Amino acid sequence: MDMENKSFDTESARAQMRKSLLEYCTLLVIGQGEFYASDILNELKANNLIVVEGTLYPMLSRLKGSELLEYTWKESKAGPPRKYYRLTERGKHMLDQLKATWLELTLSINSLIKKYEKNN
Amino acid sequence: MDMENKSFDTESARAQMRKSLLEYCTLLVIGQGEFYASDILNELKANNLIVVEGTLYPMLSRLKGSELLEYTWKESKAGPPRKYYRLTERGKHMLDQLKATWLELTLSINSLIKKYEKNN
DNA sequence: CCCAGTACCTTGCATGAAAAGGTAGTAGGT
DNA sequence: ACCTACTACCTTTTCATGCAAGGTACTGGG
Repeated sequence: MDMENKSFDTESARAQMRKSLLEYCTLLVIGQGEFYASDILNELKANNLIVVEGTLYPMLSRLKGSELLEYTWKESKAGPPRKYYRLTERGKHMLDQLKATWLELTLSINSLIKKYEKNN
Repeated sequence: MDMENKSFDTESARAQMRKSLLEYCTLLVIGQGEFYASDILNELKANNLIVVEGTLYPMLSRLKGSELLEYTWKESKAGPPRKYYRLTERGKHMLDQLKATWLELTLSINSLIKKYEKNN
């Protein structure tokens, strides 16, 4: 293609918009029960959130290090054992906080969108 | 305080959630007309989006470099001249794209929130 | 003629997303 | 017994970017 060849192209902008919400979404997914990395990856992708292994594993380690997640090793029927993650109490608390922030953020941005549309 | 002394504390998580939406919000603000840096800073702060000069100036340069913004120098009554920014056609197009992405993202996350609440 | 106020910008650091590469367990074929 | 394919976990390296701090320059008032 000939357009969108600048550094700030549509796709990278779309991707970037989703970036910092990844931690929140990961906690939301895990909050539904017990999941291992591939499950989480699939759930996020099913929700149009692009993630790759190289992003997810360090993130899970970070969240575990902050005591928001814990895991249990479980045998697999086909392949190596898996780490099944779930939320800690601390993680549930954080999720509540993040939800509140998300709602505020949604209000702010929707209000900006309305203002913008009035002027166009 | 005694709690929240881990690396992943509530405030930094809240701040981080807002981070990657800054470019979008900046475009939304400028889309309303012509603004210079302090205007933009105030508008964003009024909408609960924390920004500082050291973030905004490089971002404006980046957006201008990607031809999403353009500016005009205007005299000020009290102080040095100001750069008044406005959207280019390309910028308006990008804003439409970002709005679509934002709406999709909102749907995805709200659906995840509902799923989470069913399980808790 | 200095100083306070405003406006623009740069430098340096820390964080974190992503690509690529690495280790190891299991299963199935020969 | 060995090789290959598949799956799962993790690390290393690179790059982008948010932010604190510091720097330059124009204006007007005392």
